[in-house]
Amino acid sequence: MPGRNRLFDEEKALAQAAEVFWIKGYEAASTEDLLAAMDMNKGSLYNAFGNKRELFVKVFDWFAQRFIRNMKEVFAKHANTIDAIREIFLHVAYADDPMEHTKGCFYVNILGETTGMDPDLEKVAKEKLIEIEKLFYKELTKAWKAGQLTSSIQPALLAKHLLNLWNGINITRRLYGEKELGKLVELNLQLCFSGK
Amino acid sequence: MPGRNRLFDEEKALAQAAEVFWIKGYEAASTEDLLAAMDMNKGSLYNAFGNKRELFVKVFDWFAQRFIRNMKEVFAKHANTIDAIREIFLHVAYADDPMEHTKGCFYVNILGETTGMDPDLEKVAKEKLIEIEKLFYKELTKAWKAGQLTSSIQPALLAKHLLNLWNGINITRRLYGEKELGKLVELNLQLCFSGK
DNA sequence: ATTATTTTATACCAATCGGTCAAAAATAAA
DNA sequence: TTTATTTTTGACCGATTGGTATAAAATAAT
Repeated sequence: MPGRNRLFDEEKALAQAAEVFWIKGYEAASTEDLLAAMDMNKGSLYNAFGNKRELFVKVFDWFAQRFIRNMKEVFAKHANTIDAIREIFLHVAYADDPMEHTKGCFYVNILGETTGMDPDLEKVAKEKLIEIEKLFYKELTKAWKAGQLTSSIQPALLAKHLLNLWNGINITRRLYGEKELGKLVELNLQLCFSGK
Repeated sequence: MPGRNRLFDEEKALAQAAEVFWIKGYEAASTEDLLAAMDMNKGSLYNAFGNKRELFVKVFDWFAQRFIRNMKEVFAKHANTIDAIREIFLHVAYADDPMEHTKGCFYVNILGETTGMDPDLEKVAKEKLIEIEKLFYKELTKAWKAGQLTSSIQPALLAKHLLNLWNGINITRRLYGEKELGKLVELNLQLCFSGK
């Protein structure tokens, strides 16, 4: 019954495609760009993934799955929720690779590109960002109940504030150096978590 | 010597083009889109503005001139600097037209689109945003010297924080309703200006 | 009215876009 | 080994992209 085996590794292909979409955006990423990065031919790509849009959604979901898993691991690693939040934001300020400052947040980029132009992709990007807020909310509530939260701000509002900080810092990282970004993060942490 | 008079009004043409670039972005705004919005023919546009890129730069500079002038007027209007800052950010939260939430900040949009892809336009967008920071800094310093600033944060850092808030809220406005955006703004003002 | 100059209008251009198609190559069940 | 099925490959497609060319229309100085 079955035919020829696939020459490409789906996981690697998705990772390479994610890189292209992340840097160039959805529309600006041409099929040629994707083909080159994924090391595939046009026919193979369309046979395996349908079309550019379906590929993007698959790539975006794959990326989001890894992203949220990594974020959860940071929370799991720290006994103190505030320490986890600090690590998450300082990791934006002081990136592993300077290119990450150029790339920004994949979610934010796609939301910016598609809002008002492509309702379906806009909705997908929104959902991913709200997922971050929900994770913040869950962890903040946990810390609140444990009496661990040194903040007078309600968890629901604080979670939104942190997502807003996430959005902001992922734009601002294209303007300032790492030291200045670090100061902005520390300021926000101090303002949120030092008072009572 | 001179020939035919222009049928179009340059100011109006720039305003219409700005609207297209603002909503669609630089690359996604096609010449056909621009032509339709500006109510011109292709030959006229290229004769008057050179090419798409030159048009964009002219549009962007024209927009920035109006933008910074409006912002300065808000500061001039208020005796208290914090009141001016409140008006500026609440005007983002509660927009005159709901479409403004979709459009976001023209500067932020272009910075996001061009970073790492189009160094020249990236630089232009960066400069416009830094101009906002500089205006915040100037006004905060003025308020500081007047003993008017109820904040323990240094003006230089506070100005960066406000630009970061600007960047963030102009993304976040695509996620939340006006009431929630208003709460985020008030929280930030309280955190920045209520303590000592 | 002629003339030099400018703008307008539209047909046209090569390049690139996302996507299709058919043939060749590879595979495992029969 | 034959056969049914799948993947790979690259030529090809119409549509759209930013930009150009040319001629008509309009203008003010001569």
